[in-house]
Amino acid sequence: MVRLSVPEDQPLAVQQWQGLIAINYPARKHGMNRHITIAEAKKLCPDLIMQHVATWKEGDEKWAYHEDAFAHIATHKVSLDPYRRESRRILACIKDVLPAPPMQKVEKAGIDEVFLDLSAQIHSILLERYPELSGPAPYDDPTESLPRPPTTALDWNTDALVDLDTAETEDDDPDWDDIAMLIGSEIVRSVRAAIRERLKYTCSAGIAKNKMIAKLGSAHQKPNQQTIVRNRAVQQFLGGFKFTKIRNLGGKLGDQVVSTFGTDLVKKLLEVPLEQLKFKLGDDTGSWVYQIIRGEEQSEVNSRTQIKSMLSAKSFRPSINSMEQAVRWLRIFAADIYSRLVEEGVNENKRRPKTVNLHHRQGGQMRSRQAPIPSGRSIDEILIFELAKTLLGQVIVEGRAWPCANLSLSVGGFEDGPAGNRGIGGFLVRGEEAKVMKLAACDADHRALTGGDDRPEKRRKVDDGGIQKFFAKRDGSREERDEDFDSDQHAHVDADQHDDGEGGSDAEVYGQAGLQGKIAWPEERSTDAADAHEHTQEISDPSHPLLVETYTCDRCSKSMAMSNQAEHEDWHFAKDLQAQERTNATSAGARPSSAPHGNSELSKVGPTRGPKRPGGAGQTGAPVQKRAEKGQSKLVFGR
DNA sequence: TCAGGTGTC
DNA sequence: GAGACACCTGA
Repeated sequence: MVRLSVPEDQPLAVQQWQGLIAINYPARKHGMNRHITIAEAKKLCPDLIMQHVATWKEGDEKWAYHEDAFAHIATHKVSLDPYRRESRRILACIKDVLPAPPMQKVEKAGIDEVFLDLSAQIHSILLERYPELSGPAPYDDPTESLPRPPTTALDWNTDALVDLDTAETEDDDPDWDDIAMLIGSEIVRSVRAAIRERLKYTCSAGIAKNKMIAKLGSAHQKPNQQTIVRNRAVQQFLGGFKFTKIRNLGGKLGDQVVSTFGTDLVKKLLEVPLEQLKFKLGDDTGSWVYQIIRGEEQSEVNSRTQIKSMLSAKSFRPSINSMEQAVRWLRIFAADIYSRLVEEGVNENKRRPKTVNLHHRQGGQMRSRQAPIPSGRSIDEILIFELAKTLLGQVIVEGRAWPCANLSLSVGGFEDGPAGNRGIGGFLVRGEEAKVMKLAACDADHRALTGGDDRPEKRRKVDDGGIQKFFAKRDGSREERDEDFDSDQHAHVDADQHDDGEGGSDAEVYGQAGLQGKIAWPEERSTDAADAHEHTQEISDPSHPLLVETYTCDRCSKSMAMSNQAEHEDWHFAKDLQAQERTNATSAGARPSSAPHGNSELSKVGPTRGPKRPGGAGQTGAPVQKRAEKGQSKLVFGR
């Protein structure tokens, strides 16, 4: 809708071959969902615009919106690039609105979804607004209760507020958890407003104490709305769901639970004792299910916005039957992946994949082969293509290769380029690296201009059968003492473009508004030195410099734990990129493909992983990762 | 690391 | 269903 500038009330759907992959809200009003054919859709709504997704045509240098793409399923391949690009712009916008890392925690949860951990930001706003929380504690006793919140009525603005649990009433005065959620919702509203104003997209959000509830909340009221699930409302909210709607219970595990206990309702499953769950599902999975349906979940918002693998795939209808046909598709895959690698910055040595993977399906049989990408030489489309051909050869010699119903090529194991090796190193090294990067960029540009690789060992073959060298355009506790302040502020933002039945086209922000840990008087920190140390990596408060090796950003002079350096620099990178996009938009001048952006590597120096769960039955690994891993952002009130 | 699989969007 | 992703496990 944004791309085509269609009116907001115009029914529109995105078509992919004979199916519809996204349906906007005006179209949903006509009773459409994703599972209907395009003929049925047109019948339901003659006014419907059905826009086919962009496709790559064999031999073309770039994907495009082809008039009659749906008629060319045999020769075209879908390109989701436009959506990836918009996804990046939206992510950059969100990062722009939020304070700099390490305060900022954003997890890309899908092409149109993010989780935000707003704990740190909410914490600092709380201290600003309620200086009485800064302590010291009465009588110097950190176990003393916090003061009651001064406010008696909170203004929830236009947010959808989930009803409170039965034991609670709206007449009860708000507690600190409520206030944390309120602040979270203010932040989320500003994020959504920025996305709307700058990029024209609506989205919906959920604000709650953890990712699971925030995500459920984000889908609760759509489009273009946000839902707050206060801690006091969690039981009430969750009780009304089928547990198969809960993340990780939508698949086989969920089915297993349904058939084991004969219900798909949270309410019913709540009656099953822990021991029963553990007995029937295994200790780990059983405990996980027990916790999750009670609204308990501690998975972290993983500060991750970069992709880890890249895949180009095609299902063949009808199947293909020869090496020659398959190779033609490998060319397209290689071109697709290479162009995306260029956008990822391979030519600037920013990030680089380590492996190539080929998947092949024949009948019900899936097979795959992978190979390392030779290090130390630059990656180009030919290299990817040649590796892919080798892998295909390996699959074929095993026999039973035809008829082939599906083929996919992917690259993965992304590694940071030289600029990513940011350990103890200072800025001097970076200066050198900057030079190297610049040289690499020049080299890439030179190659682009001269139309080929000028190193003898990598000379382009004379005629490669249609692949053109190209460079893609760069485009809490209540007042009770010592109680857990169990309100990690998480937000989930989701594009208003979901199609799971009721959902419409609007993205989602899962706003986890959570302060996991305790709300307590500042002195508590010193009474728990060992614990504090354990969490030093998480502490964003610069008042803890002695506990951890610090890094001071040379661009904004902000100090932080060394472990947060990489992420912080990424944030600057995102800012730069955005600024550059703005200037690109205003001055229409063409630009070389490799404008320097300064440093930006994502070396994962995140919190140390918790202990791995011991072996266990090969259950869907899902709950494993969900299991509480210590190292949560423990926020201690104070200073 | 490799091959296979699950879950989700 | 199709095209992506992330993450897990056993060998």
